[in-house]
Amino acid sequence: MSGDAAIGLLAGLDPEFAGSLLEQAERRILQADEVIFTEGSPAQAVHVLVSGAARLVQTTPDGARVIIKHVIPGEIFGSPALLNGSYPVDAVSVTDSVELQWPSQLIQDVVTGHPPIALNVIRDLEVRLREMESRVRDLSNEPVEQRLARTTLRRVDKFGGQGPGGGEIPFPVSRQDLVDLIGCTLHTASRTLQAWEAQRQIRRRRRRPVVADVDAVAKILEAPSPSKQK
Amino acid sequence: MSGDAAIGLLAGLDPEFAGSLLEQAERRILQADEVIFTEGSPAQAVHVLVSGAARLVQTTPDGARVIIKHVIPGEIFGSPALLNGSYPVDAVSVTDSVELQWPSQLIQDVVTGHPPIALNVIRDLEVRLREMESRVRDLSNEPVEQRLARTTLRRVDKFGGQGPGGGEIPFPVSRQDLVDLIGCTLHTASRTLQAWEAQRQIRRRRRRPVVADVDAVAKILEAPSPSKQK
DNA sequence: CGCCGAGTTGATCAGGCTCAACAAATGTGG
DNA sequence: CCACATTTGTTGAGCCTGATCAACTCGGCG
Repeated sequence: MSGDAAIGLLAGLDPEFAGSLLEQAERRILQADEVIFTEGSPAQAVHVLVSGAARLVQTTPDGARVIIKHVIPGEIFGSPALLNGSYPVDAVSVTDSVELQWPSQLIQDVVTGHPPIALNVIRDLEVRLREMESRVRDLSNEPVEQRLARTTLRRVDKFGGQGPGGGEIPFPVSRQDLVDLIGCTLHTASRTLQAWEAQRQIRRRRRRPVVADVDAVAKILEAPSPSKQK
Repeated sequence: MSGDAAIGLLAGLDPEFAGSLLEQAERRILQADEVIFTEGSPAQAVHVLVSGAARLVQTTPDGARVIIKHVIPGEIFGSPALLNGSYPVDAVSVTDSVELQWPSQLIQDVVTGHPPIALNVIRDLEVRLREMESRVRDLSNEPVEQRLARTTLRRVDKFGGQGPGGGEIPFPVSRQDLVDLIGCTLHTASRTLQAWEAQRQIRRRRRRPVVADVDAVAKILEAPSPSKQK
């Protein structure tokens, strides 16, 4: 176990100042599946995850869910608090977690007074934008099987560590979660994953997906519908 | 014809200071379909569109295109220049246009020295993030017909004015453009739009889509696949 | 006037959704 | 600790939306 992850929001700051900000933050301990904030409510604070994991989820009028993002330690969420906006998603802890909160007013003053922090926010938003652009690309062009492979691999190498038996996603990801990430039905996802498990390409350990054969799964991404090759 | 659109990047600034920034910008006149910058090249400047329209496009390895965003007067693009990143998209003018550029170094200094500008950037990125989240939602849940209706209506009321015969998108949008926005084939899009034209719900004027019967098109969004109703 | 890009239209096919059960895992109370 | 309930996941059959394959039309331009 390493120490807490570096906090992106405070990257590159004078350590002393960063320390004082940390002291001003409200610390909150969360069990698994606790609601941190809900879509539509006024954004009261900027949040940073210290440990554990969380997901940002939207629910459509007709009941379908979309996971916008998984949050891991060090990452910001709830940035609309900087603009007196509303939270655009539900935030829910995935495992037992710890988060920090800075109330809107405070963090607005801090950001206004310290440009490097503003740039850290901008950096985070740019990265998230790239990520969403990538998802739009994939949803537009790739079949379910490839989207599944991509999403799984992405999570392994962004969040996961290389264990003995392959790469493991360090928090629980249910079939339904995958469905909410790639936009398909539970049935299709289940069938596909089941096939991969049968071929020992993936496994599960305590609700956590484990990619046993990274290369095999990666190869799925290179076998597109034969036509599109232009 | 009204004057130039308000520039989001400079919103809320002391007019005098805004003026001096405008003077420091490089002005560039563009014909239709000129390349402003290309995906992958180092971001050398933050851009603002003054008049006309532009599109931000990505091309996937297998040749498919995705339109990430249409840019209209007043909007920023190329913000990765703030972080010494690379442009993540191609930017191309859609019509004859005028844009302003601030070189990376200059704009970085300005942003660092003037927090309100940083907040304007953050605001813009948040809005774009919401937009992309919305597209992921739609791609995940809606059939082509609804995505088509939604995209068209969105463009009419974000970019368009109410003309005599309905809402018109103020720049050319080809079938292929629509395809690149919603992720389907030219064939499917063509068929659907053709049907709407036959019913006089939409029209075209000089390559620009015109929604003749906004209500009729809006109604398409409310008729989901009967099941999903939860 | 023939070419070329953009768009239309028809016929066919299949990926993935719907409908329908069932099975396994997890939780709950007695 | 077991019986039962509930949630989560698996599997089969059939259908439909939208992709693919294939031609053809139209408008603009050299």
